[in-house]
Amino acid sequence: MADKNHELRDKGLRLTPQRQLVLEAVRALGHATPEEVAEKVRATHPGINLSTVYRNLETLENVGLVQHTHLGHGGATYHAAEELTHLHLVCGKCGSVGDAPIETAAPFVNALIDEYGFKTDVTHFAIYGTCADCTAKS
Amino acid sequence: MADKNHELRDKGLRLTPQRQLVLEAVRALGHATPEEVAEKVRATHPGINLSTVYRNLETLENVGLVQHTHLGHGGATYHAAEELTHLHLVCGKCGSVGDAPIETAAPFVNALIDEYGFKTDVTHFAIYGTCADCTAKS
DNA sequence: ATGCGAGTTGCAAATAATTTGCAGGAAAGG
DNA sequence: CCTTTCCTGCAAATTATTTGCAACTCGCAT
Repeated sequence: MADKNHELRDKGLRLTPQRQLVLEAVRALGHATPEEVAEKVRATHPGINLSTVYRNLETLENVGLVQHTHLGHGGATYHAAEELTHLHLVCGKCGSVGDAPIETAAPFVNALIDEYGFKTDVTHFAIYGTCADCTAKS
Repeated sequence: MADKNHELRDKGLRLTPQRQLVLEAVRALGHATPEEVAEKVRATHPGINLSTVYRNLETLENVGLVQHTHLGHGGATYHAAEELTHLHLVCGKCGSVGDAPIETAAPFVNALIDEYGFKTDVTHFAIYGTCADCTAKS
């Protein structure tokens, strides 16, 4: 536990409270916009600046600890790298974000490689559609 | 040809030069950001205002003549509704946008319906990855 | 322990992208 | 031709994100 900080140090980054908090927030939230990360961080460190959150998300992404995907409109959302093992199913009606194992897309991904030589990263963008609940309601 | 304007009138929209030009631009461009549409329109109607483009894209989307998808970062890109019969393969390296028939995703889409009840609209978001060219170069 | 230098932070201002309020202008129908 | 309603242009307002810069502090080397 005492050494866990080294995951940042090992990447050549300084260990600042803000940076740790941003990383922890991303991990705790699963996926979140920069704003949401900031809000989460403020729970324990009220003074943190939004720019710092943006900068740290970028930095953490550069060293591979987090990644961003495009879930909804406008904004990107961030994930801890370890969490990127599932697809994001975004419902256009209710806005919920569901998960599905990445293997579900395997046949599709393989077809794109075979036919177009296109190597898909299915986690980077959301899969958009209508969730079961909203389908039932309509 | 003389009646083709009715495609707008029939939707309950007025037939303004700006609106026609926006629709034509979207069709001509295949897929484009609001900025790109505006640029295209300005070729024949220099005075058009960006807000007008935004508003018309929205209006045209409401009546189902165009649709938007999320191809790259930030911005949405618009397509003519008729064109939405393919997937968008966005290359993260070179930024190129390739197409693939929608059927390629059929097994994947079916799996999501069967297992999660999630009805996918595969055209709304891009499929992100690395294209054949960039794979070859690296 | 102490100090130095580079990486970081906070803050405010700058950008970029999109939206909105409003007054004048122009379609469609009578 | 006239009226009503919708649409457009323009400017200002928003929202999201980035950047310049001075102050600060982390981590290494004394």
